[in-house]
Amino acid sequence: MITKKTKYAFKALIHLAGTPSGHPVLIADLAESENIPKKFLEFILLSLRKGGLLNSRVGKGGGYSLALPADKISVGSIIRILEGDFAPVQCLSTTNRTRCEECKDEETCGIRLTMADVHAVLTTTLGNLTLADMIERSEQARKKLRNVVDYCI
Amino acid sequence: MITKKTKYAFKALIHLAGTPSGHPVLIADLAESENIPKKFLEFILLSLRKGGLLNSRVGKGGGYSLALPADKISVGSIIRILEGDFAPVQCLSTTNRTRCEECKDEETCGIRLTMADVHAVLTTTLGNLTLADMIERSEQARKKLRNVVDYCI
DNA sequence: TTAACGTCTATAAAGTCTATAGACTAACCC
DNA sequence: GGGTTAGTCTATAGACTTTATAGACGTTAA
Repeated sequence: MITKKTKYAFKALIHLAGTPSGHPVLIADLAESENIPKKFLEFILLSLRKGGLLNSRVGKGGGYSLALPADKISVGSIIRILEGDFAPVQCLSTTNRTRCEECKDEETCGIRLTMADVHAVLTTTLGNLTLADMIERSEQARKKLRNVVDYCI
Repeated sequence: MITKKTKYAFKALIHLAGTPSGHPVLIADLAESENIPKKFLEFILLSLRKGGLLNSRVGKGGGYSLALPADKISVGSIIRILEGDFAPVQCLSTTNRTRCEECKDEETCGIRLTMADVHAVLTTTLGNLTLADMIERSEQARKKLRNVVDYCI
């Protein structure tokens, strides 16, 4: 289950993707329009910037904007920045890899060997989905709904 | 990331799968041989029993045993019993489905629409992997290691 | 009827997630 | 260069979840 922090990040990124580039968005504006606690959002945006997904400009006329086009920002990279990783078990993590404390033999651990499959599938799926997909799917759903409404009228 | 509770469950189930059927295993023995806090394990085994994966017998000569053959126990069902679900977002949960608090429009939510893919992939993967797979992979890894060792000698 | 064994409720300890406060630094504009 | 705008950073508090323990109770076999 992804955390609220990550969901806030998705919302913020989707919002930023929808604003013309070169027009940085203020934390305060983003917080208000997406209903995210401002101070919490500050921290989230900072993480995303450090992760290379956002650019920021300090001072008047400053704010945040995407560092990459939306179709180059994978859902996986967003999750990795905010949750650290999405490995099902610690010993499979690519970023924080450590032993699973109490796993006697990592090499023959059935849990690990099985979860490796899950991890691989997740990595592929989350790596292929992008911010642009998120936006596109949302728009298509909106369009579909509108058509249904039109049809009803 | 699966919790310790679920990992303990995997270990316990693997252990139970390795004992001849009709021979119930004591919580205390299981706790000791798998290095799991006994009282915590009690609760885990109880959950697994209520989830239909284990049989138990109370009283002298009692204990726990698998309620199904190992190849009929999916990894997904184990996780579902202990973690409630593996949906990436609340609104996609099959067991505890509720709105995502603050999601204005579920039907056009890009996060939900995208995560639905992830959920589907996870459901398939975790549904196809079984306790028997876990055991088999562990054994194969052990065999492989032994061969390498033999070869070295 | 007694010893073996699982069941259940309550609760404590530790860790993580969510949120907030406030001081600080950088950039812009006059 | 001084005021204003805006992001940066550190610390910390509250709520919730995970992990673990204690103890009383119910059930079964011999």
